[in-house]
Amino acid sequence: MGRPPCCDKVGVKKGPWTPEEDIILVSYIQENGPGNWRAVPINTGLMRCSKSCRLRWTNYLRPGIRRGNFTTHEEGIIVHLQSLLGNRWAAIASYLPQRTDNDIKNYWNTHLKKKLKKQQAMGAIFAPPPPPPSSSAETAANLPGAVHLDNHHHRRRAATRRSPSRRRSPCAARHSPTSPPTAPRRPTPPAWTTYPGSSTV
DNA sequence: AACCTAACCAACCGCCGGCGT
DNA sequence: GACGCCGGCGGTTGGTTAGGT
Repeated sequence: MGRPPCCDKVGVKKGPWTPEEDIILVSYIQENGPGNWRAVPINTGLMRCSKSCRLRWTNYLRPGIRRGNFTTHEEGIIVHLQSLLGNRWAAIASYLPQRTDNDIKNYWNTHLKKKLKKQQAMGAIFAPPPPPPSSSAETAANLPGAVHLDNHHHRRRAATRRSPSRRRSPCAARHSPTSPPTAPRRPTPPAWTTYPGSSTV
């Protein structure tokens, strides 16, 4: 429908977030709470689009997030839920409150997919998958932190695939030349992610 | 020591549904 | 009822790092 982009692409900064930006974002959300993302870049002066702010918050800055080192238990849950729900990462993430959908998605794509492939290749000789529950949906609902899988979140995206030729436009080079090239890949989550009142992880 | 390749992961993009007007 | 905006989701990219040769 020719909808305009979520944000004016001109003057919007892209690429990795700097610690300074993180601080600004976190302190704003501490004061105002998450939500109304549109207002965030306006009120904070961050040269980021609202989506970018939300993503940064939910995937990285949000308190209570655990990163890396998925336990075998978590792996099991993810594998099981993926078989039940498919690639509904947000739904899967709702069963693992300490993990983000992005993290789970990445972990699935980089680790679990291969692992399962390998296991399948080995046949059923070793360790068959965890004993199947009586009812898949039931099990999912019984998992800790389960969120009801109402249709609300069952988005129909099957027919929405982009054309396979989609390519990032040249101007969309993510890492702006001004970004510090030596920025650590996985900077330690800043101390400010621990909030008064929020249990430390 | 230098180069090459594979793996990892943060972040971007486009689309959809819900909600307000 | 129609339209437009916003938030959220899933797929994908590409820079960085680690491991191998």
